[in-house]
Amino acid sequence: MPGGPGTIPTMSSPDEARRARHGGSRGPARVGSANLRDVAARAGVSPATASRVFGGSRSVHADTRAKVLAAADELGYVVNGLARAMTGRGPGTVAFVVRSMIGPTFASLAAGAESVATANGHLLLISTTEGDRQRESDLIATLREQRARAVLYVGSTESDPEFDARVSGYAEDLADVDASLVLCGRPPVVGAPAIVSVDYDHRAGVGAGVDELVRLGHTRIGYLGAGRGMTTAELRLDGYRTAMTRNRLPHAKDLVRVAANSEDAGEAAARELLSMAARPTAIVAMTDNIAVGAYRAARALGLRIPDDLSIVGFDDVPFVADLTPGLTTVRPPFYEVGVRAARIALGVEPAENVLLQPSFIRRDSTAPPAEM
Amino acid sequence: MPGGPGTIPTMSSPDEARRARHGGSRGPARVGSANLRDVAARAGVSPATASRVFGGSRSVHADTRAKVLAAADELGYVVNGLARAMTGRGPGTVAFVVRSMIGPTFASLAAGAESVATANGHLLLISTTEGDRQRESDLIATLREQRARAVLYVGSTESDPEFDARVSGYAEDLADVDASLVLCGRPPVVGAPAIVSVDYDHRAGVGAGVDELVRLGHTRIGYLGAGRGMTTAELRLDGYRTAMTRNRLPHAKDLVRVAANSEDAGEAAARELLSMAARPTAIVAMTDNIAVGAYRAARALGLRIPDDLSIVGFDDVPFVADLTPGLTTVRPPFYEVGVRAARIALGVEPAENVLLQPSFIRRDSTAPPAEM
DNA sequence: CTGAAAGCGCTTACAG
DNA sequence: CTGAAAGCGCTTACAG
Repeated sequence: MPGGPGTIPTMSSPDEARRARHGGSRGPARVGSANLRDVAARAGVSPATASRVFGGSRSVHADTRAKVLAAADELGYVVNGLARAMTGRGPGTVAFVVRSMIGPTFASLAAGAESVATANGHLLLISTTEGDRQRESDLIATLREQRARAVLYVGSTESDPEFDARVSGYAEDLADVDASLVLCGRPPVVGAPAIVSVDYDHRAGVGAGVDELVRLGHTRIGYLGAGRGMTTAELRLDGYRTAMTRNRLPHAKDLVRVAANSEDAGEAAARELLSMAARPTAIVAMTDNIAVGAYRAARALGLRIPDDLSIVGFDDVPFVADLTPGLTTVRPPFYEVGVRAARIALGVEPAENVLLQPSFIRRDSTAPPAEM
Repeated sequence: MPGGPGTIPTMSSPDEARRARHGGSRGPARVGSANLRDVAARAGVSPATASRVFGGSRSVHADTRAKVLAAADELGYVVNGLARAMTGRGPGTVAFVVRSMIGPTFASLAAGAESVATANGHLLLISTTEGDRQRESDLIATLREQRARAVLYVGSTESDPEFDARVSGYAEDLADVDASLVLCGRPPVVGAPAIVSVDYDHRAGVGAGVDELVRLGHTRIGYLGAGRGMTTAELRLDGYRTAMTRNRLPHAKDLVRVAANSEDAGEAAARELLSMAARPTAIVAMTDNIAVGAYRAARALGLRIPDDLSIVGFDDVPFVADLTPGLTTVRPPFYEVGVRAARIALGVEPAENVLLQPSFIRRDSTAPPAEM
């Protein structure tokens, strides 16, 4: 059997000649560069038949199949998924577009999305935008060209008409190439109800925190969080306001302090809030980051948690359970958001908006106010 | 201008007829389904010329270019990156293969890798193996077929000959299709020195912790961590042993307790360690997770940190700075590991093993022993 | 600067 | 079950 395994390849075989043409003079012919035609030739069958053994639906005679497989093995053949994809076969990709990978949201959400992508034979592409519009639109363009099957647009985003128009444009562009766009971790876009959103209930999460504090007897409850501009910030602040109103509690402007999502910003804002004449006895923070900032401020001001000050966070980031005291917070169903979003994007599940409920995690940073 | 923008498409145009052939009867012809030939036809040029305006290197007359661009715009043309990739152009992908996305390592490493992938015009693919061999090898096979340019094999892995053989096989298989494999966050594979590893110095990291404790006056220093089987566990344990020996300190077997990487396991192991007759005055933990378990055990046993017990962690996960007391720990350069690995995988940087140094983060969980 | 032709590697009706 | 042919959509020498 000329050219079989173990024999030294010679230039006399057509396969080798072909490979030499491609590979130039970099030593022995590369194994992986054989194509379907090479395999077919070596097995003595047509490319069509060879193709059928690697993925064709119709049946191939067992002997033929064996010959082809043997030839493929000898040649180190690896089917070219790129070529295959051109005819609509092969794994498609689902893309995960996110502002940044750092943060509590990302890993769980991505893990959820990946699990369904994999289960459906797709690969997961992850790209960050860093909030850069140009980069974002370049990315969408690339994803269109690569014929991604679905794109998950993840996380809090700007809450303004410009954004809505932009994302609507993405959805249309993507639809042109039969790709779907689903929002996850942010609410539906006003004016583009056709774009599905898989989100969790930010408002209800914050509301649960307020309700718990009210139940404990607090009446002066402050809020720390970012202001307008991003969906998450607005929804959570709105959750606070709505809950305060529902509980017939005052929420004067000075009870709400703006803090970006970081420990330092949280600490600074908490210091202000706690320096008020009639300081609040409890704080609801937009995020655990900010809540931890509030812990620092309380410590700096000699306030004990929860005796002098109750604090509620949001996100249930790892380790906040081990703070002293353990942080009472709200846990969003990140993994589940990723799962549902991917399922919808892939058409496994009907394309309807989903609003998942977070869980309220009661720990030791909340207690009745000292005055009681 | 027949068929121009704004006019209703009719079946009389060849483009439309063609599209109807494809799209069947689902309403108006889809915009994105035009191909290069359609664009060329509409612009009155050859496909070759049209191709040149979208990516060809050679110059095209401005007027011609404008005509082609206009036609493309009218037809909603989106170049097919899959077809383009077949001829070697278009963005390649770099794949990130990891056991799980959950954990401190993942996000930063991925972010680092993504930044260089993007900078080099590549897309980042992320897949988890969940430690499943079958899934892992299926994944490598898929990546070969998709002609990934590089794969980053991330994180701690089994430290046995079977693994080494397996990963060597992957490297060879990948090399067949001109893809590189680089290990990151784990040491080189014995017996396969050609596979590049980008890692950080686990041993030195743990050693720094031990040295600090010795400097503070501790002599009975315990260690909590997983045992044999995974590279990270072995390296960190070895770092402890080496440092103890270097400092001429005893490290009898009972000072080393096995704990899986979780808070619960850490707590259980710490309880054992602290129940010894001559209990250690300090603990070095393989990870922050385990260190936090030790915090719990200390609290449960009424031991004050750092007065009665010093603790050093590893990983510098978010929020351990805000524990009470703040955790002294070791910070690995995760982002940098991702960056360097991707650079090497993409050939931007020479293919040599890299061993980055972690930083020692001194906080408040370490102090001289009470006995002093 | 532009076009005709061949090619990239695979798949899929259409005939046998 | 198998093959010849046409096709997927793009690119690239090779000529002009």
